[in-house]
Order: sequence, then C-alpha cells, then structure tokens
Amino acid sequence: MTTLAAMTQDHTAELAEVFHLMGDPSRLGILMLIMDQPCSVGEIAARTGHSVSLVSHHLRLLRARRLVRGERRGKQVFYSLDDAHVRSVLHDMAEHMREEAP
Amino acid sequence: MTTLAAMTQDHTAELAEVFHLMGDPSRLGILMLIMDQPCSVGEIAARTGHSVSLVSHHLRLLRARRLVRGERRGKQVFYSLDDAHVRSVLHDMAEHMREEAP
DNA sequence: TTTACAATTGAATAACTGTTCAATTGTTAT
DNA sequence: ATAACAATTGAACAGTTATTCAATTGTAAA
Repeated sequence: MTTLAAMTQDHTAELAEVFHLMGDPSRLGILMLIMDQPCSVGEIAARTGHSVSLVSHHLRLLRARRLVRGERRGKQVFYSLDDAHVRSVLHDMAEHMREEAP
Repeated sequence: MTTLAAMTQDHTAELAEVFHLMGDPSRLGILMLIMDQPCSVGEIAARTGHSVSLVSHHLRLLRARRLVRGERRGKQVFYSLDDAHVRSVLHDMAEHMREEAP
C-alpha cells in the first residue's frame, strides 16, 4: 500500500474505529495517562476524575480493539498502551502541539 | 509542552474533537480522498458512493473545525485538506499500515 | 470462612449522531 | 428572465453511545 487512496474500505473502516475510540475525551485522557507507564484502574480513575466503573467500561472497549493491555498484580490490574500506531500518533500530536504552542 | 501528561484537559478535549471527526468512516474516506489533491463535492460523492447531501453535511463539520477548506470555482466547490496535523497523522497511519501489511 | 479491597459487569437512561428527503441558495448558460 | 447544474440547509428518524447506579466477581489479608 503506497498511498492512502489505495487503502481499501475495510482498512478505512478499521482505521475509523481506532480514531473513534480516541475521539472520546475520557478515553483519550486514559490513553494519554497510560502511554508512558502502566497504571492501575483505581489510579486512572483518581487521576482522571472519573468513576472506577466508567474507566472500566472504557478500558473494556480499548481492550477489545487491542489498544491497551491489562495485567493483574495482586488485587490491582495495571493497564498499558499496547498499540504502536496509536502511541506514535499520540506522540506526533504532542510534538505538533509543542511546536505550535511552546 | 514536553510530555502528553502535561497536556491540559482543554487540549485533550480539542484533540478528542479532531479524532472524533476522523472516527467516522464516511468522513475519514472524504479526508483521505482530498488529502492529496482538491476535489469537488460532486466528485467526492461519486468516488465515495455517498449522496451529495451527506457529503456536504460532513464537509460542514470538517470545515467548522478547520480540517478542510472549500474554494469555489464556478458552479463547483473544491475542498482540500487544511490541517497539517491531520495530514501528518494520516500519512503516518498509511506508513504504518504499509509496513505491517505490505 | 469472613472481611475488605479492586475491578468488572449489566441494565437503564439521556444525549448525541449519521443518514435521508425535500426544499433552498448560488452560479452559469441559454 | 428562465432553465439547468452544483451545493447547502433544515427537519426528522433510527441507531448509537457515554454515563450512572447497583450488583457481582476476583483477590488478598484477618
């Protein structure tokens, strides 16, 4: 695949699903929070100001698309970003925002 | 802004809005179609298989967030991608998909 | 076995959104 | 002026989705 125009509609739909997941403020906040180091569900909830239930619901969606991965350690479950594409996009976005708003 | 964690919630919300616009398959198809060269509304509709009305509705949303720009030439209006961040992200995504699915 | 902590799940609801259809505006040609 | 083409707009509908609350599961300590 050399150009975007060559992308099939299936690929477009897949890509749209990923963007859709990133397109919710709560989920995007979660993704950005765990992109550098793993974080437990409770801490994600505390840091983002959302209920544990809400965070868990969102994590389930992100897990389904393999954007994040959860690993149990004792009572807690630590989540981390598990998609190189998404990590790259988020890093690029941060870079761009750093460039234009220093 | 050096890290994503340093992004304010306002920035997160802004970013989420952009991802949300990219997260619809119809809109993503439109964005990818016009990212390399401008295209009239009628041709966008024809190439994507959507009604002119639907395309116009989506273009209005994309215009509101300045992701695209419309320029009138005679009867037609040509739209082009007008956001360097979005262009970069789409290019990166295409690159990544090219790498993993050659 | 209890007790307490952490996370997941399901149902229910309110708000949002993509799409269609019909009507309208803007532009060029006859 | 009027006809034809191109695009925008508004209302309306069906389907989706984010959030809350209550109940449940899994895990470790007492």
